[in-house]
Amino acid sequence: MRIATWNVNSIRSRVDRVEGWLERSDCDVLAIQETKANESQFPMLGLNALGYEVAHHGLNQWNGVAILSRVGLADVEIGFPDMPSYGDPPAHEARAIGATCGGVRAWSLYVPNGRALGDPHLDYKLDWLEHLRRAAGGWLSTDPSAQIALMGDWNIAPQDEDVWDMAEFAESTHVSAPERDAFRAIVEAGFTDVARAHTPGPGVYTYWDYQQLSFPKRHGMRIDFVLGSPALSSRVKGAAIDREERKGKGASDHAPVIVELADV
DNA sequence: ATGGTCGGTGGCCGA
Repeated sequence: MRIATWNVNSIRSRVDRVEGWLERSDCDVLAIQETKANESQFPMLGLNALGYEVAHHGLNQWNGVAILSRVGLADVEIGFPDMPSYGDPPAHEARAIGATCGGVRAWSLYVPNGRALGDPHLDYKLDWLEHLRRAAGGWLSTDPSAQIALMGDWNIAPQDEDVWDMAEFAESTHVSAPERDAFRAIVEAGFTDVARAHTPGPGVYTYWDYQQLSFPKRHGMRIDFVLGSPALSSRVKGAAIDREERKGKGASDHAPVIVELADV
């Protein structure tokens, strides 16, 4: 079984790329983020024709998360318990969707960006992550053998080698101590970054800004992760970051992260 | 040559 996560940066502008990638990559479950579509705008039919069921949560042009699965898709859940909101009215809230696919509890997560040190959006990001930790820790306490994959764009670079130049990030989000602490707390709750051992750095990234020729200059960040529960992590046979998908016209600014699971 | 992008939207903002 093969599962993956990909921030597609608009499903409507990227649907040909996503369908082409699914046809090539033999992926059973794909968590996507930043669909930038509401429910009626989501291009469902082509994905269904490829054999994928889709669960999507999108409100407007901001954010939006979905799970595509060809191994069943049941018990869809929008958000996690006590997921905090931000803004009045909250305009950016389509950030988490969960479903059970082929025995795996798959989550597609779009962690708040945080915007800048000192910005209230960073407080919201940290609060959101704390609530995610509580929820995910609770799921493991309830069922320590649960196969859970927390997949998505975490908007955190947990290690110095996860950005091309730490000096460039001295006054930036994504690398700050509170953000890294929040990520580590979820790891300490029992979840493992399962792709890292199979895609060792430095210089291994999942995101490259569209600006300033970041991709050809290899100015990237590793911010997309699959965090596996113990039972899921023990099934991991391999992982890859599909850097090729970042190339060429019409690419998302993120690359897919793929994790290969042993049969049970 | 010291700048160079996308997306969705609506006449800029977010990443």
